[in-house]
Amino acid sequence: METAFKNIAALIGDPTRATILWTLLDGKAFTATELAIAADTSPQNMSMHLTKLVQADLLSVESQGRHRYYKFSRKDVAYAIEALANLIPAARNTPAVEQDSAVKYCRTCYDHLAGKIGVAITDSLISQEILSETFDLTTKGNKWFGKIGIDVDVLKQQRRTFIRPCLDWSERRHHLAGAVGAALLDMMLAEDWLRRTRQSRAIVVTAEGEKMLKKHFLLTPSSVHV
Amino acid sequence: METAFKNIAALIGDPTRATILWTLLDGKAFTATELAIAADTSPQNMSMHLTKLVQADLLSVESQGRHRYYKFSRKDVAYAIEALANLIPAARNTPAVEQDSAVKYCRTCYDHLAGKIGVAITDSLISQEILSETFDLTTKGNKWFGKIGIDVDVLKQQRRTFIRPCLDWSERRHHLAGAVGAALLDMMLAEDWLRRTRQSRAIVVTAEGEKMLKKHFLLTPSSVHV
DNA sequence: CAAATACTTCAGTCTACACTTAAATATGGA
DNA sequence: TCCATATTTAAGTGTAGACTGAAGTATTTG
Repeated sequence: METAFKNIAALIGDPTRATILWTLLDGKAFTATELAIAADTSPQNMSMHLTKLVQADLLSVESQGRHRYYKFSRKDVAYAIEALANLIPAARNTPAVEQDSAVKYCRTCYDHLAGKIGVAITDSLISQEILSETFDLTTKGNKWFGKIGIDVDVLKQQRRTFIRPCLDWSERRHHLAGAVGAALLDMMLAEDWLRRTRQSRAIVVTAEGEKMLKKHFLLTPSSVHV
Repeated sequence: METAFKNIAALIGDPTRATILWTLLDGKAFTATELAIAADTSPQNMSMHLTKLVQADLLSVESQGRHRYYKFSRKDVAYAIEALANLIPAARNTPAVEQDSAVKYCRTCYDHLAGKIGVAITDSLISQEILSETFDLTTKGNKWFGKIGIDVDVLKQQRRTFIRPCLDWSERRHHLAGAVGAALLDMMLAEDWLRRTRQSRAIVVTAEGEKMLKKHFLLTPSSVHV
């Protein structure tokens, strides 16, 4: 079993493969070519790496015409990558000028909203007593989610974890994950409060989104630094 | 940030370093020489690897005389390694003769009891309604822990997570972790129900332990296969 | 149907970095 | 004080496996 562990570790340890996994944290499926561009390598090389990851059952492929879409084969993989990302050493001496990209402030973490905005929204949910300190949904919270169009009873039926806290690697604070976290992100994207950007995990807030974030979560633009 | 992730991944990806981390999952501190033996390499080489892991703040060292004790620098590291271990492909076709070592049945996972016995104990706690299905301690459970000599109120004061479920890589089932899980293991070792083995993560059940496991968790030797 | 795109396969090459040999430093014990 | 043990440091070597170039297989498009 120790050998199996070494194999998994070696698989994740290669820089190119690490980049693949990092990119896929987005939660979307990517084609081989997209991943080759993201990892700045040749298609042949990417193909070789993807084959290895699929063989180890870390990724799964789905063919659609001449494209092959790669994604995590199971949630556990995303969780493990998240756990690794949490080991990134905390920013040492914050530079005078904030150099971090938008990703730090607003990005997705597998299938839910992370980054500064994810943490801010989660804080707001707790202070509004929609969530308890222990990440349980309150009676008040049940009603609140219904009002914004998310049927929590349906989410409870799902096999996946209903609510779980996810520790963010940049903010080092918990934010909302699980079925509820994913549903919240889906809603925000569907309602066009947020929009995905093309090649990155960054998310942008629309004008409408800014209004709605203020209304529902009492967030001002400055409080999320977008 | 992506670069930082690659660095972490590369650090964990080397077979020798993976073995170090795997060994340390035990929760104990090891000397450089012990780790060199465990990883089947030279002391010089081990020294080089340990230096890298300490520099990346994955491990911390404590000097005691001419020995240097290495352990995880923070809990997050152990959690990440656990998450990785969960990616080990599930046993495909179980061989006719069970080849797995005792480790599979009874071992520690960072600082709490995992393996078949860890899962069995957790199941028992839930069926006895000491824990709820959602891993919350019940009123009944509060009393129960007091009776076996564990003061849960003291544990609640600790900064670490009070109770958390940990997914076991061999059993693929949740078992008890967090402060309560660690306290339970400590108690069992202190009362000599269980004993650590010399060079491995395996744990053996003493004669006394067998009696007590039966008494408190309704576990028969066959139900834990020890 | 030919041409373009998406992706894979199979050789051969090349280099990062784990490992070795050798020697130095520090602590403990007789 | 001298020797054994624990560990680190330094310099040189060897190789696993990532990458490249060339060619092959699907699929779509015009």
